[in-house]
Amino acid sequence: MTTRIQMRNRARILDAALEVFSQQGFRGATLDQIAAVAGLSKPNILYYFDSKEAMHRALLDALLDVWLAPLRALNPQGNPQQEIIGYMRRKLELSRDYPRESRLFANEVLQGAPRLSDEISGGLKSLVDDSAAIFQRWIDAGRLPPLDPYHLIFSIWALTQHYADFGAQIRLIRDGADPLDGADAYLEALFTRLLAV
Amino acid sequence: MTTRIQMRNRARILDAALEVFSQQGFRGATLDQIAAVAGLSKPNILYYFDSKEAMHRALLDALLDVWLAPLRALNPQGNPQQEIIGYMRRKLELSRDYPRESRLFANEVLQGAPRLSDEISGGLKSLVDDSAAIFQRWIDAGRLPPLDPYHLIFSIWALTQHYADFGAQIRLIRDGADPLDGADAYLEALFTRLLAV
DNA sequence: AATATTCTTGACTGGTTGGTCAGGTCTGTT
DNA sequence: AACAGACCTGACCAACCAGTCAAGAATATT
Repeated sequence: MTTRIQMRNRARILDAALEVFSQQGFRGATLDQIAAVAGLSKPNILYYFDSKEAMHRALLDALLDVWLAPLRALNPQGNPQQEIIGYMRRKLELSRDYPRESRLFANEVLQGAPRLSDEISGGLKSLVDDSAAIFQRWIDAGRLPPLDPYHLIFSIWALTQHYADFGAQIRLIRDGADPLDGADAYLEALFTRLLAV
Repeated sequence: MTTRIQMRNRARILDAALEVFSQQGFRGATLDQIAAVAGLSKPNILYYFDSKEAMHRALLDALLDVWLAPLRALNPQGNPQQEIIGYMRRKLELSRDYPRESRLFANEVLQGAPRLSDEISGGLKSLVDDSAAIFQRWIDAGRLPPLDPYHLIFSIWALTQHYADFGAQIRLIRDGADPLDGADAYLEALFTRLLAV
């Protein structure tokens, strides 16, 4: 049985853990920090999660679903330009709405993806392979310029996630403004030019 | 006086520290790890650097010069397309030749750039402002399409650094191949299309 | 060869970390 | 009200952490 208190506290803990892990990385984060942010005692957060590792695991599992959703929504029957720009927009929305998740993922990959290698070389890889095949068919049909499909996907990731992962840098350069100011319009212009046949 | 032994050991320590910091972040790295990678004892590496902090500081200081060099080389009198693509190429070379430095920087910015905010809002910002002004003049002269100069710079950073910072992910998706395989050609095609008037 | 200097280390310290545990408190049910 | 189960905590522990130190080993200078 899951009680109301369990629901509330588990959510609080995961939110606090996300806050701390995404900023400090796994090794850099401490249970004391997480407990403080969650407003609970350290033994109490360990009552809800077996270990620091378990909290991290729970966050990564929840993250992957959200992360892969935009790529899944790609429609092979649609218009190539609209589909790819739509994908880019959905990824950019993730950077806007879930910057902490983006940084958690970035932290993990920066460290060599030790806890994500199975998921990446499994589910993510096959999803990327499928999408690359769709792009290739569009290219073969002359509906897209002859751009390497894998690099095209990587460039969408790079351009959109950059606004979340390097937001601190952009904010410092742009006098504290929201990093995503003007990003929509710029990226739309970029991909419109890039994908024109 | 700096002796030969000092030169050799300082270099060894900084190389080891770069290896560990770039993978684990500042808090996640330990002096024992750094000492082990350097092949020296922990008290010995502390004989050459006052503290863990000092090693990190030394790395960041050395990094910034290398990091800003490509942007400094921009020539306002040159051909816009060639200049920007040249800048992109130099940044991509940094990702190829100094991936650990790229990840060190990424780790730092991910954590909110606590030890780099002065350098970013100082030297880097003014360099970016100057470059953006050059781009804007090119745009006003009709020699570049009307793209936001700041976002243009950010997109160069995003696209090139991605290959170093997210290299682990790319390697997993591309069956262990060098992440930078084909990146040159792809990015050249991308920027050629993007910057055409 | 003798001396001064630089280099290196084992053993240590005070503080932090992830995690445990016994016992107390709160909450829902009868 | 009384009981069971869920919830919470102070005190604790062993492992790990950055950094110190005294003394020995290696090197350079005379």
